[in-house]
Amino acid sequence: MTTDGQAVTLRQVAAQAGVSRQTVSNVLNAPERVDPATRLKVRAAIESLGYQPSRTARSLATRQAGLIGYCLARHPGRSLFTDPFLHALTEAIEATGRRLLVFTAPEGAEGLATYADLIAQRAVDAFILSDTVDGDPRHGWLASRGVPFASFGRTWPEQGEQPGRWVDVDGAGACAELVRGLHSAGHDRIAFLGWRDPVPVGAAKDRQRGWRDECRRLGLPEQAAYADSDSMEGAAHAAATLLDAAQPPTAIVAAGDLLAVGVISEVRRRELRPGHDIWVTGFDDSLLATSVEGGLTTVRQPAAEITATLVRLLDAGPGRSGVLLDGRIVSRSSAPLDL
Amino acid sequence: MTTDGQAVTLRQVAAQAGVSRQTVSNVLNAPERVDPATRLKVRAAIESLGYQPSRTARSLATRQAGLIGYCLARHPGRSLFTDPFLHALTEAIEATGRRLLVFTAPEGAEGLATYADLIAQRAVDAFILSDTVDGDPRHGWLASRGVPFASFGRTWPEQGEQPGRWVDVDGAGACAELVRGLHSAGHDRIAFLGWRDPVPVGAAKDRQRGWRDECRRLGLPEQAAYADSDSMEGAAHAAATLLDAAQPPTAIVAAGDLLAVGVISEVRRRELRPGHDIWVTGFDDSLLATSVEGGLTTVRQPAAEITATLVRLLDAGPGRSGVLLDGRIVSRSSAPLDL
DNA sequence: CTGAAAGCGCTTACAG
DNA sequence: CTGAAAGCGCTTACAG
Repeated sequence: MTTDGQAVTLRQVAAQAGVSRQTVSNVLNAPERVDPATRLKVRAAIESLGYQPSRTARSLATRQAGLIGYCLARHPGRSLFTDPFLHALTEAIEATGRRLLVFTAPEGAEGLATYADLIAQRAVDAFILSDTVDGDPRHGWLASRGVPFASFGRTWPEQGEQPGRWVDVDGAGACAELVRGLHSAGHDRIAFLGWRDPVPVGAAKDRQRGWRDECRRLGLPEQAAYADSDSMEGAAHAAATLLDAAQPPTAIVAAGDLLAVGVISEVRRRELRPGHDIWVTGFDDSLLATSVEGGLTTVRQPAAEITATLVRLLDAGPGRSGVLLDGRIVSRSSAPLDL
Repeated sequence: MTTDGQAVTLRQVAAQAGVSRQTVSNVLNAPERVDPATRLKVRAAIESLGYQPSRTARSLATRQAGLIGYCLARHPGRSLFTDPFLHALTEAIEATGRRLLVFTAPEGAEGLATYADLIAQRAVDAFILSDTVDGDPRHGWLASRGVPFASFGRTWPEQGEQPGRWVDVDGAGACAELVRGLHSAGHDRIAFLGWRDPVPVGAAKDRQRGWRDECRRLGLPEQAAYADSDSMEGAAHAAATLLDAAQPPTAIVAAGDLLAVGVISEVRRRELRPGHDIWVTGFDDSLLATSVEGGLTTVRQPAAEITATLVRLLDAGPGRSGVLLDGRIVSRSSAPLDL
């Protein structure tokens, strides 16, 4: 734009370069078709005028909004991964020349109306879904309408396959690896600390399943406790019941970082040393993980890889597929694992 | 859209209603101009076809993108307020019929190029700025180009006024109120715990200023300590130096919730009881505040009010103005204040 | 290789 | 109150 706020248009570039408007359009969209000499001439004009095509005009002509829709979760702060995920997603989408439109919507089937509006207004070309829940209605709804989307997270369908394409982190695998690592380090009472089911959160169950299966495989006891809320306090109470047992665990695998920090506080209150007397692990590698003394051993979700995959799936066309990515265990002093 | 993915257009609505296209446009944009009878007829057609105007076509005609740009902070997770803020902002903007486009940009003056692109492409009508830093270059740059924007946060200009319109939370006022409340409750050694300056963060200094001024006014000593990092561990170490003093404080005002939680952990480690032996306060009312046992007394930033103001300022036209909003003290057991 | 034509789906004055 | 006209700023076949 010029300093007076007037936007530069194709027409002005064409005039300055002494060519027609579609020649300018061609150097932008199909440069190989235009003579190198005029190409240079046009590029010079574009440069000198600081021209950039209008997104709206281009969108109208191409019938592509150039925008991907992403619904912000209803409970901000529910997951500490939300923020890094959104950041990585924005960058991944920008890398393909599109941009991210965020919106809010009611939970459940009611929220579908917002998706419908966005589609009807042709405000977005596709959606990225996250914060998926068991039996999430969005996937089937979008798929049946032929709207492109990619999902971070599974819908854990009771039966049949999940509609559309998804990518997720293998929580079960990561927790199993944690158990193996703890066992190799000499632990044989490895407890799990999760959330008490308010809502069915598939990821939480998945993590627990990984822990449980590996304990069974190794012939270890299955001690578990559940926090009443997603809080340090809830986790501390749950950890207390574990530690008060006749045969208390020597390691606790928590389903999330916040829970793990709560466990650590309870461990410390008992004058026990995390990473020595009791080993503690979390999940997410959130800002809390580097916040506790010595750091928290946790599972990092590969944000860049997740979002790059998501963007790739967006353009994969209709169909069903799933990608399971490995979480990476980050060892810190709360559970000094040898990796 | 119809089930086959074909979008409904104005033309189809006009045909079905038996009127011209601009009559349809009129019932949408200037209903008072059209006869009630035909208005009904058109509305019925719109309803039955599930018509919604194309955002792009409308944008091209009105020269309004209908989109507001918002740059995601470079360091996700830096502030626990990011997530609630973004959520509230999205809702506030949607309430005015527009939507939010999020983007990423390099820090500092280099990031201006991204803003310039968005403007040149006419991808957004205006910007919301947050995560402002001392001497933030964006405000002056946008103002000088006549690009509408509103800022959450001040740029703390050394001299002169801040360009454009801003809203901020009165951190100094909230901390002064905290000091008054603690003093009324009988405390006369009220320490401050902040961050050791890595980058100049105006808000942090503002909070400290409020604490300091009020301590002076009340004739209280000014004890302060600083965490080396924004972590519980850093805060715990800083708190230790405070508590090891010959005249240790009986209350600690921390500049953020994460710091406060670190203070609490240090307090507990010393077998002291938060809210009894030592009172502790935080700032942000983040998810951590309800996460520690008994809860953390903290200052809530009024997200809905902030974002509603931001949206209002966006449409206030060029000029300079500032709105300072009060933070609300939320009293919990870490510092059971009488409010 | 280049340009005249048509069109994307709306809105905005402006006649009737 | 209603409709014919022009235009928003691009792109996409399609002649030349």
